[in-house]
Amino acid sequence: MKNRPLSDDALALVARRFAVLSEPMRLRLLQALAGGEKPVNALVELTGGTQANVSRHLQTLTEAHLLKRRKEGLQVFYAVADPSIFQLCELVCGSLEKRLAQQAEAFEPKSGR
Amino acid sequence: MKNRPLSDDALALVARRFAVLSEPMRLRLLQALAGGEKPVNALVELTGGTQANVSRHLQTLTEAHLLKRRKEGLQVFYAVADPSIFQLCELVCGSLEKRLAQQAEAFEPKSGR
DNA sequence: TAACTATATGCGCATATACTCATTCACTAG
DNA sequence: CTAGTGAATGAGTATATGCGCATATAGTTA
Repeated sequence: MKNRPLSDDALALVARRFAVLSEPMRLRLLQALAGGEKPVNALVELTGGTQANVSRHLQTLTEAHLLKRRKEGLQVFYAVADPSIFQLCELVCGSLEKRLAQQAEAFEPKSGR
Repeated sequence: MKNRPLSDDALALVARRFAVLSEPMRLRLLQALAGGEKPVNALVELTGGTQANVSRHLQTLTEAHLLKRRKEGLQVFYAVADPSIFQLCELVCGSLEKRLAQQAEAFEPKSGR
Protein backbone atom coordinates (compact mmCIF):
# COMPACT_ATOMS: atom_id res chain seq x y z
CA MET A 1 0.00 0.00 0.00
CA LYS A 2 3.04 2.21 0.00
CA ASN A 3 5.57 3.28 -2.60
CA ARG A 4 3.07 4.61 -5.04
CA PRO A 5 4.56 7.18 -7.37
CA LEU A 6 5.19 10.30 -5.34
CA SER A 7 3.59 13.56 -6.33
CA ASP A 8 5.73 16.33 -7.77
CA ASP A 9 5.43 18.24 -4.53
CA ALA A 10 6.52 15.27 -2.47
CA LEU A 11 9.38 14.64 -4.84
CA ALA A 12 10.52 18.23 -4.47
CA LEU A 13 10.48 17.94 -0.70
CA VAL A 14 12.52 14.75 -0.74
CA ALA A 15 14.97 16.29 -3.20
CA ARG A 16 15.29 19.32 -0.98
CA ARG A 17 16.12 17.21 2.04
CA PHE A 18 18.86 15.46 0.11
CA ALA A 19 20.15 18.81 -1.11
CA VAL A 20 20.45 20.06 2.45
CA LEU A 21 22.56 17.02 3.25
CA SER A 22 24.75 17.41 0.19
CA GLU A 23 27.29 19.84 1.63
CA PRO A 24 30.33 18.51 3.48
CA MET A 25 30.31 21.41 5.90
CA ARG A 26 26.73 20.73 6.87
CA LEU A 27 27.51 17.06 7.39
CA ARG A 28 30.42 18.11 9.56
CA LEU A 29 28.08 20.25 11.63
CA LEU A 30 25.62 17.41 12.05
CA GLN A 31 28.46 15.15 13.05
CA ALA A 32 29.65 17.68 15.59
CA LEU A 33 26.14 17.82 17.01
CA ALA A 34 25.79 14.06 17.24
CA GLY A 35 27.05 14.23 20.80
CA GLY A 36 24.44 16.75 21.78
CA GLU A 37 23.59 20.43 21.82
CA LYS A 38 26.41 22.91 21.19
CA PRO A 39 26.77 26.69 20.86
CA VAL A 40 27.83 28.28 17.60
CA ASN A 41 31.32 29.20 18.70
CA ALA A 42 32.02 25.58 19.60
CA LEU A 43 30.82 24.52 16.15
CA VAL A 44 33.03 27.12 14.51
CA GLU A 45 36.01 25.69 16.33
CA LEU A 46 35.13 22.06 15.73
CA THR A 47 34.55 22.48 12.01
CA GLY A 48 37.25 25.02 11.29
CA GLY A 49 34.85 27.15 9.28
CA THR A 50 34.36 30.90 9.47
CA GLN A 51 31.71 32.20 11.82
CA ALA A 52 29.66 33.63 8.97
CA ASN A 53 29.69 30.45 6.97
CA VAL A 54 28.86 28.24 9.93
CA SER A 55 25.98 30.53 10.83
CA ARG A 56 24.54 30.28 7.34
CA HIS A 57 24.75 26.52 7.24
CA LEU A 58 23.11 26.31 10.63
CA GLN A 59 20.33 28.45 9.26
CA THR A 60 19.89 26.14 6.29
CA LEU A 61 19.76 23.08 8.52
CA THR A 62 17.32 24.74 10.89
CA GLU A 63 14.99 25.83 8.11
CA ALA A 64 15.01 22.23 6.91
CA HIS A 65 13.87 21.20 10.41
CA LEU A 66 16.98 19.12 10.94
CA LEU A 67 18.22 21.31 13.78
CA LYS A 68 16.55 23.23 16.58
CA ARG A 69 17.71 26.51 18.02
CA ARG A 70 17.80 27.65 21.61
CA LYS A 71 18.99 31.03 22.74
CA GLU A 72 20.63 31.45 26.10
CA GLY A 73 21.99 34.89 26.80
CA LEU A 74 24.45 35.79 24.10
CA GLN A 75 24.87 32.28 22.87
CA VAL A 76 22.73 30.21 20.57
CA PHE A 77 22.66 26.48 21.06
CA TYR A 78 21.88 24.13 18.21
CA ALA A 79 20.82 20.52 18.49
CA VAL A 80 19.73 17.77 16.14
CA ALA A 81 15.97 17.84 15.74
CA ASP A 82 15.60 14.89 13.41
CA PRO A 83 17.66 11.85 14.40
CA SER A 84 16.72 10.07 11.18
CA ILE A 85 19.59 11.89 9.50
CA PHE A 86 22.00 9.58 11.29
CA GLN A 87 20.25 6.56 9.87
CA LEU A 88 20.52 8.19 6.46
CA CYS A 89 24.24 8.72 6.83
CA GLU A 90 24.75 5.19 8.07
CA LEU A 91 22.91 3.78 5.10
CA VAL A 92 24.98 5.83 2.70
CA CYS A 93 28.22 4.96 4.46
CA GLY A 94 27.35 1.30 4.35
CA SER A 95 26.61 1.45 0.67
CA LEU A 96 29.81 3.33 -0.08
CA GLU A 97 31.94 1.01 2.01
CA LYS A 98 30.51 -1.95 0.21
CA ARG A 99 31.29 -0.51 -3.18
CA LEU A 100 34.78 0.59 -2.24
CA ALA A 101 35.50 -2.83 -0.81
CA GLN A 102 34.42 -4.42 -4.07
CA GLN A 103 36.57 -2.05 -6.08
CA ALA A 104 39.52 -2.77 -3.81
CA GLU A 105 38.99 -6.48 -4.32
CA ALA A 106 39.64 -6.08 -8.00
CA PHE A 107 43.21 -5.14 -7.18
CA GLU A 108 43.90 -7.79 -4.60
CA PRO A 109 44.78 -11.17 -6.03
CA LYS A 110 43.66 -12.84 -2.78
CA SER A 111 41.00 -15.29 -3.70
CA GLY A 112 40.63 -13.93 -7.17
CA ARG A 113 41.13 -16.34 -10.03
CA MET B 1 33.29 0.99 17.13
CA LYS B 2 31.46 2.89 14.46
CA ASN B 3 30.43 6.48 13.97
CA ARG B 4 33.83 7.92 14.52
CA PRO B 5 34.23 11.32 12.91
CA LEU B 6 34.42 10.73 9.19
CA SER B 7 37.44 11.86 7.23
CA ASP B 8 37.12 14.75 4.82
CA ASP B 9 37.26 12.34 1.91
CA ALA B 10 34.52 10.19 3.33
CA LEU B 11 32.43 13.24 4.06
CA ALA B 12 32.83 14.39 0.47
CA LEU B 13 31.68 11.02 -0.81
CA VAL B 14 28.62 11.01 1.39
CA ALA B 15 27.80 14.57 0.39
CA ARG B 16 28.17 13.63 -3.25
CA ARG B 17 25.73 10.76 -2.89
CA PHE B 18 23.17 13.08 -1.33
CA ALA B 19 23.77 15.61 -4.10
CA VAL B 20 23.05 13.00 -6.74
CA LEU B 21 19.73 12.33 -5.02
CA SER B 22 18.86 16.00 -4.72
CA GLU B 23 17.25 16.46 -8.14
CA PRO B 24 13.56 15.73 -8.58
CA MET B 25 14.07 14.44 -12.10
CA ARG B 26 16.63 11.92 -10.90
CA LEU B 27 14.31 10.78 -8.15
CA ARG B 28 11.61 10.38 -10.76
CA LEU B 29 13.92 8.21 -12.82
CA LEU B 30 14.77 6.05 -9.84
CA GLN B 31 11.11 5.73 -9.08
CA ALA B 32 10.41 4.72 -12.66
CA LEU B 33 13.10 2.07 -12.37
CA ALA B 34 11.79 0.70 -9.10
CA GLY B 35 9.76 -1.83 -11.06
CA GLY B 36 12.80 -3.06 -12.93
CA GLU B 37 15.02 -2.42 -15.91
CA LYS B 38 13.77 -0.03 -18.60
CA PRO B 39 15.11 1.45 -21.85
CA VAL B 40 15.79 5.15 -22.19
CA ASN B 41 12.83 5.90 -24.43
CA ALA B 42 10.47 4.42 -21.84
CA LEU B 43 12.04 6.61 -19.16
CA VAL B 44 11.67 9.67 -21.35
CA GLU B 45 7.97 8.94 -21.69
CA LEU B 46 7.42 8.09 -18.05
CA THR B 47 9.14 11.18 -16.72
CA GLY B 48 8.03 13.63 -19.40
CA GLY B 49 11.57 14.98 -19.77
CA THR B 50 13.50 15.60 -22.96
CA GLN B 51 15.69 12.83 -24.30
CA ALA B 52 18.85 14.88 -23.79
CA ASN B 53 18.06 15.75 -20.23
CA VAL B 54 17.03 12.24 -19.27
CA SER B 55 20.20 10.91 -20.82
CA ARG B 56 22.33 13.28 -18.79
CA HIS B 57 20.64 12.40 -15.53
CA LEU B 58 21.01 8.71 -16.27
CA GLN B 59 24.69 9.34 -16.78
CA THR B 60 24.95 11.10 -13.44
CA LEU B 61 23.17 8.26 -11.67
CA THR B 62 25.30 5.67 -13.38
CA GLU B 63 28.55 7.40 -12.53
CA ALA B 64 27.39 7.46 -8.93
CA HIS B 65 26.98 3.68 -9.18
CA LEU B 66 23.28 3.91 -8.46
CA LEU B 67 22.29 2.57 -11.88
CA LYS B 68 23.74 -0.01 -14.22
CA ARG B 69 23.68 0.15 -18.00
CA ARG B 70 23.05 -2.61 -20.50
CA LYS B 71 23.10 -2.15 -24.24
CA GLU B 72 20.94 -4.24 -26.45
CA GLY B 73 20.94 -3.34 -30.09
CA LEU B 74 19.93 0.27 -30.46
CA GLN B 75 18.45 0.53 -27.02
CA VAL B 76 20.11 1.03 -23.67
CA PHE B 77 18.52 -0.45 -20.60
CA TYR B 78 19.04 1.02 -17.17
CA ALA B 79 18.38 -0.66 -13.85
CA VAL B 80 18.86 0.16 -10.20
CA ALA B 81 22.26 -1.03 -9.05
CA ASP B 82 22.03 0.02 -5.42
CA PRO B 83 18.73 -0.83 -3.75
CA SER B 84 19.72 1.09 -0.64
CA ILE B 85 18.45 4.23 -2.32
CA PHE B 86 14.91 3.05 -1.73
CA GLN B 87 15.57 2.71 1.97
CA LEU B 88 16.97 6.23 1.88
CA CYS B 89 13.87 7.59 0.23
CA GLU B 90 11.60 5.75 2.63
CA LEU B 91 13.45 7.16 5.59
CA VAL B 92 13.17 10.67 4.23
CA CYS B 93 9.52 10.25 3.34
CA GLY B 94 8.78 8.97 6.81
CA SER B 95 10.53 11.90 8.40
CA LEU B 96 8.73 14.39 6.18
CA GLU B 97 5.33 12.80 6.74
CA LYS B 98 5.86 12.94 10.46
CA ARG B 99 6.72 16.60 10.37
CA LEU B 100 3.90 17.55 8.06
CA ALA B 101 1.45 15.65 10.24
CA GLN B 102 2.66 17.56 13.26
CA GLN B 103 2.32 20.86 11.46
CA ALA B 104 -1.17 19.91 10.33
CA GLU B 105 -2.07 19.06 13.90
CA ALA B 106 -1.46 22.64 14.91
CA PHE B 107 -4.40 23.68 12.77
CA GLU B 108 -6.80 20.94 13.79
CA PRO B 109 -8.58 21.58 17.08
CA LYS B 110 -9.25 17.84 17.42
CA SER B 111 -7.72 16.72 20.67
CA GLY B 112 -5.76 19.90 21.12
CA ARG B 113 -6.25 21.70 24.40
C1' DT C 1 24.66 55.78 27.96
C1' DA C 2 29.06 53.12 25.82
C1' DA C 3 31.83 49.07 25.13
C1' DC C 4 32.13 44.25 24.40
C1' DT C 5 30.71 39.59 22.74
C1' DA C 6 28.12 36.08 20.12
C1' DT C 7 25.35 35.51 15.98
C1' DA C 8 23.17 36.82 11.95
C1' DT C 9 22.91 38.97 7.44
C1' DG C 10 23.64 42.00 3.01
C1' DC C 11 26.53 42.06 -0.84
C1' DG C 12 29.53 40.49 -4.46
C1' DC C 13 32.25 36.99 -6.65
C1' DA C 14 33.12 32.48 -8.36
C1' DT C 15 31.67 28.05 -9.38
C1' DA C 16 28.45 24.28 -10.16
C1' DT C 17 24.81 22.44 -12.50
C1' DA C 18 20.21 21.92 -14.85
C1' DC C 19 18.25 22.84 -19.08
C1' DT C 20 17.60 23.37 -24.36
C1' DC C 21 19.12 22.94 -29.02
C1' DA C 22 21.83 21.00 -32.36
C1' DT C 23 24.90 17.62 -33.55
C1' DT C 24 27.31 13.27 -33.24
C1' DC C 25 27.77 8.49 -32.22
C1' DA C 26 26.31 3.55 -32.33
C1' DC C 27 23.75 0.37 -34.34
C1' DT C 28 20.38 -1.76 -37.71
C1' DA C 29 18.10 -2.34 -42.08
C1' DG C 30 17.80 -1.86 -46.96
C1' DC D 1 27.26 2.11 -49.31
C1' DT D 2 22.94 5.11 -47.45
C1' DA D 3 19.08 5.96 -44.53
C1' DG D 4 16.91 5.66 -40.21
C1' DT D 5 16.54 5.15 -35.10
C1' DG D 6 17.91 5.43 -30.15
C1' DA D 7 21.10 7.46 -27.16
C1' DA D 8 24.98 10.48 -25.91
C1' DT D 9 27.37 14.80 -26.03
C1' DG D 10 29.16 19.75 -27.03
C1' DA D 11 27.89 24.55 -26.62
C1' DG D 12 25.46 28.23 -24.61
C1' DT D 13 22.41 30.21 -21.11
C1' DA D 14 20.17 30.77 -16.75
C1' DT D 15 19.90 29.88 -12.04
C1' DA D 16 21.48 28.36 -7.58
C1' DT D 17 24.56 28.35 -4.01
C1' DG D 18 28.98 28.33 -1.23
C1' DC D 19 32.22 31.50 0.39
C1' DG D 20 34.55 35.80 2.34
C1' DC D 21 34.21 40.47 3.80
C1' DA D 22 32.00 43.85 6.10
C1' DT D 23 28.28 45.27 8.78
C1' DA D 24 24.11 44.78 11.56
C1' DT D 25 21.58 42.90 15.45
C1' DA D 26 20.87 41.04 20.11
C1' DG D 27 22.30 40.66 24.61
C1' DT D 28 25.54 41.57 28.53
C1' DT D 29 28.28 44.49 31.53
C1' DA D 30 30.05 48.75 33.19
